Amino acid sequence: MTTVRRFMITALCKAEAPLAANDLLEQLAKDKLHANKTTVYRELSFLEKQSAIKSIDFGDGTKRYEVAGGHHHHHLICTDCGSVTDIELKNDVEEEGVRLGGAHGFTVTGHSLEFFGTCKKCS
Amino acid sequence: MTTVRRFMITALCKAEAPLAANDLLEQLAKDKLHANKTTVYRELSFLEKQSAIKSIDFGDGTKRYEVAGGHHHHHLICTDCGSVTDIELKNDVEEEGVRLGGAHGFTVTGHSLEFFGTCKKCS
DNA sequence: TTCGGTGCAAAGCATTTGCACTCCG
DNA sequence: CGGAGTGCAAATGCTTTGCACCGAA
Repeated sequence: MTTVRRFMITALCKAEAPLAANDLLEQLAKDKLHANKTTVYRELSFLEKQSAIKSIDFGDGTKRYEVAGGHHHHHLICTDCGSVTDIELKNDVEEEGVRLGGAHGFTVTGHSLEFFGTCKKCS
Repeated sequence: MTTVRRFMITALCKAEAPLAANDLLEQLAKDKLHANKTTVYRELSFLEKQSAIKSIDFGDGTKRYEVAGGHHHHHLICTDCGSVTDIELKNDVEEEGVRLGGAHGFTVTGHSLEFFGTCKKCS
């Protein structure tokens, strides 16, 4: 457990929304830890491989990350201001995917589900 | 309606899986239409703005497109070979998003839902 | 002539890679 | 020593932009 790694995990834990590599870089800089972007990218892929974090795609060409292990949830993403709100669905989406996939001989190992729209402030 | 636009729409209609800009370029080339990639990108964003097509994100940093207007469906994406299978969920995911979003003052206008896993051939 | 569609080259941005250095067991 | 962690610069890949041209209304 190196300094950069510890700070990155801390930042990801404290974050209210998933963080991009750049967000992390800035966050670390605020904590007086001027890491290199290469290091951040490498740590991110390392941590993802360890399943310590998971990546989320908002469809804007930038990967974001949040700590794994919390309750499985999804996001309300404001297409105006980019704010993110966590929500928890009652329906087990993955369960239905597994079932439908099975009918095609497909083994579902994960899914991504994000909602887009306009948040309270922006509407 | 220009030649490139018509060919692009045709290609997207015939495609079994969502196409990336590059796929379209190659497809057009097969049809002896050597368009410029800039043109393809511009057409794609134009068509998306007109809601003739919609973009889908497989989380690999490349946007893919399919014709809009068909039944609303989702995808089984093989993380091994990249093959794509369409599936239709019984649960109305968007409906639940709209309801949950509403509780936060959030207006849901769309969602993305993709399943990842291993297809029949690759497993 | 005007404007949409087009092509080409260059820029932009997120991410990855090559290589060298350092630190520590 | 030897390997993990790091930094820097350059490369990569997808996408966008700037600018010029061309052809139809």
